Amino acid sequence: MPSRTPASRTGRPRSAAADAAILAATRAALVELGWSRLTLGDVAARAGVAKTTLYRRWAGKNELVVDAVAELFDELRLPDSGTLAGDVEGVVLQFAAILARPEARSGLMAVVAESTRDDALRERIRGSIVERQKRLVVEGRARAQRRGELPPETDPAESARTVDLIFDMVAGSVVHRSLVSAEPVDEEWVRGLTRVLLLGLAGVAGAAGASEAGPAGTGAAETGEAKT
Amino acid sequence: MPSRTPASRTGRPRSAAADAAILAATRAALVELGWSRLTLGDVAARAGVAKTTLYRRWAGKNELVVDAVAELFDELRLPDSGTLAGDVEGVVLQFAAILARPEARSGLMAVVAESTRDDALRERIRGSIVERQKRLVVEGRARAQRRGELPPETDPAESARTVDLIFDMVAGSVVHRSLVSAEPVDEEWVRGLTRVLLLGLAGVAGAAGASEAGPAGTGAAETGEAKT
Amino acid sequence: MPSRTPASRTGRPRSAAADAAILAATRAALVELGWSRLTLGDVAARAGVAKTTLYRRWAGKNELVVDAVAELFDELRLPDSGTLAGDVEGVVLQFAAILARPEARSGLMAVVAESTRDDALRERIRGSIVERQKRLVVEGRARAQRRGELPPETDPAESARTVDLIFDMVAGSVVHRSLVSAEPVDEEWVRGLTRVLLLGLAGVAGAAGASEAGPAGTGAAETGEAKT
Amino acid sequence: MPSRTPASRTGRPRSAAADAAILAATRAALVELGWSRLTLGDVAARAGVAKTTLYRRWAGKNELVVDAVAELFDELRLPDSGTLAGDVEGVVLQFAAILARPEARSGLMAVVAESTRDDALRERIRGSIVERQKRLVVEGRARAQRRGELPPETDPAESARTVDLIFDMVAGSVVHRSLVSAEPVDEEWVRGLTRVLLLGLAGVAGAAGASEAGPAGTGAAETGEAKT
DNA sequence: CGCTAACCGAGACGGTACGTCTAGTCTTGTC
DNA sequence: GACAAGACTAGACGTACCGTCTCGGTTAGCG
Repeated sequence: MPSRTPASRTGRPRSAAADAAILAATRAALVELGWSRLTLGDVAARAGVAKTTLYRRWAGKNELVVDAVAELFDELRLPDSGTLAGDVEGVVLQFAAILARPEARSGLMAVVAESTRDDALRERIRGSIVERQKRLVVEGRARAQRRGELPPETDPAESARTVDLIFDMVAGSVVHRSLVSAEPVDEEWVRGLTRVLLLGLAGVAGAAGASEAGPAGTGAAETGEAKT
Repeated sequence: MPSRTPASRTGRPRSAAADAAILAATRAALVELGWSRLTLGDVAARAGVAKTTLYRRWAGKNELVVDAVAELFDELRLPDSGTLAGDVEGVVLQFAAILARPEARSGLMAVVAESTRDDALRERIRGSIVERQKRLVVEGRARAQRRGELPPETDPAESARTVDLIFDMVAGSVVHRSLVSAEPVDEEWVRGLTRVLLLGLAGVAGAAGASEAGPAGTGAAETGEAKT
Repeated sequence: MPSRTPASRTGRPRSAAADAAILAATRAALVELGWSRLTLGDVAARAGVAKTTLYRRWAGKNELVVDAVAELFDELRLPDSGTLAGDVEGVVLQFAAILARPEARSGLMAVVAESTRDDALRERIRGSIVERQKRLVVEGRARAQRRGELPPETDPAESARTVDLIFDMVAGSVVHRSLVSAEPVDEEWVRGLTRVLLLGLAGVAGAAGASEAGPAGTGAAETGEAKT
Repeated sequence: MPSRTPASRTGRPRSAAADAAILAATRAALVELGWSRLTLGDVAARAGVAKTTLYRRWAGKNELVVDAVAELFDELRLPDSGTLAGDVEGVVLQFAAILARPEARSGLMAVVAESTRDDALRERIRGSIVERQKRLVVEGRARAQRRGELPPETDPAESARTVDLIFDMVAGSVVHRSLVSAEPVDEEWVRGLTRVLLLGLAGVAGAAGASEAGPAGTGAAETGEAKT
């Protein structure tokens, strides 16, 4: 996962244990100090590792924090509640729970902020965090389609656009509620978000279907009812 | 706007011109250097002002940047396109245009990140930026109600919750699209966002009305049709 | 005495006390640690001063040590023993006493070594130490001339060459005996050195005088006898 | 010549070529970088040798540099010019030529400086460099005695003292002239040095003879005249 | 109109962290 | 077991800013 990897054949190999210790130490430092007061010297000391070892593997604070935070989001699991709404609500609550942890709160926004001026960093974030978690949207939709809650895909490009839109809306809304508005992401709020989102998507699907094939109002109504 | 104001009566008054120069210099520095490389010493030099003058008025970098960025969002105006969807699309595009400016990109996420560990800073952000722009949602809804696109409010608490939800969804989605996904917030995407949002809200209003009081399906249908 | 002197008019003036504290701390560190283990961070800590203050005034370790050591040699005084040989022996013993102090031993040779690759440093050493102490040779000779132990100067260029030669011979011999041979510079050794030196110079003066102008053998003989 | 030699019987024998390569690489590094910027890692890389190989043979930078520099002084040869003065002048010029080479300039004073705080290092320097070259003084005196320029030795202790004094005076003067005063050690200066030195010694010998055996002024005069 | 309090610029101050470098040791696999 | 390669701990390096302070000097407004 570290960024600097000449990966030579000879010489002493890099300690695998050091990597884990460093990322754990980074998260611990994020909890205690937050991003801006976190220093690489401190992380090295916590991990019981020399600063040089750290710089040998990561280019700097940003890259290190991305990796440390990315691991947190790999805990996300798509629950199987039996309905699309339940699945969405479940995964949103998990997401909110991660965002409530200080190591994620402090680090995530900070690296996003830095990424506005560092293309390589933005790509690292996209690769390690964003694209990695879109699996949840894709899998959730596929499951709903198997259940018959959603119609099968027809246009692949449109399908990808929709995944992106849903991801931006869900992730963006939860992040904004949690970090900017600083209001609790509780079950009630999640239910409200999910309802608007699924009703809206059903309406769009219905309208699209209508403009293409037939009576859409019905489809939208049915979908709406299924979720309520 | 500065934070430190003993506001004495006697003595030489603070230079009013310095404030504007400092905020402008801050934005210029954000453009050139980004948040993390911006230093107060540099801002002071750009503004032709001593560092002490700066510290006399702001507690630190975060507070200064909040003020500098907040001014940007005061440019937002609710357009009067004749339909709710048009108004929403218009304001979202303006918002995206501001987020595309480097002084906003660099600064906004950074202070949000800092605010996760600094309650006073978060309140400052909410007061200077977030709550200040909720006016757009409130005014937009009122206008839509006058047009008959939306039913009048009944429950004030529910009304406030809805404003918050919409604001989190709109702001969050646009920020995520623009800064995290790093994809363009163009007219097509905005149209998609707006459609999901308004259809979803119409569905909720319809369902809520139906389950509570009476014939709301009409309103929902009308709104849905208005956007299509 | 520090090397970096922008010497501006405005702003907070430099602390005069800091200079003395830093030079004293440097000598203390030389005593305890020697030159190679002396660090500027340690000196700063000893002096109760920030590292930056130190770097603001001296370009580096070498310049600092030159200044710290140079002060030691300003203690040298030309004794007035009544004879040239006595004066020479007295000042050589003082010189040896300074070279016996660890702050001088450690520092002096080290900066000379560094100066072999740094012309500015060599000039600093010459200005602060070498040329500064040539006063002893000049004054000693003048005094001997007033006593009639030495003939008055005729050729100024030759006179300067002789001062340089004597200085190189005296300083070089004592340094070599003390630091390289690591043998004691005691009265017996100093007497031997002085005798060779003064007899040699008398011989040269005698030969030169004889071959150039006139009855100089007398002067040489007198000088030789005065010392025996 | 290396210092660490357990000299075991079994296992792969040490590469003999490595030693020479390392010492040559050390001198090359001294020329390019000087003592303070010379690093053992760099020496190892230049010699095409691993750092461990280097540490296996020398305790550290100081010991390595002493060995590398000592080899330079083994080039010194006592010329046979027919007179004592000529021999002295010849060897002093050779000595000065070595001191003019950057690998000697940089290294010699530095290890002397270090030796002021490291007895083992000082002994290493004395054994490898100082005592080793006293052969020149001893041999030169013997040759002069065979020629009749100098009287034979009577007191062995006094004889040793005189060798040491001459060595300190010659080596010290030349080093001081060359490295501290940074003036050229040219033929003119060497002639001046030699004249003072030999006249002085002759005077001392004469005086000593006088106090022991008879009229010394004569001896001094004769010796002085012989050299002029 | 002069006092005086607070302002202003400049820049030195004690600190902290940076990212790099070197010393010397340790761990591989090869010869 | 010596060797090349290179990762390891430890800690100094010189730089850049931090936020505070000390200057000398300016500028209102009150008395």
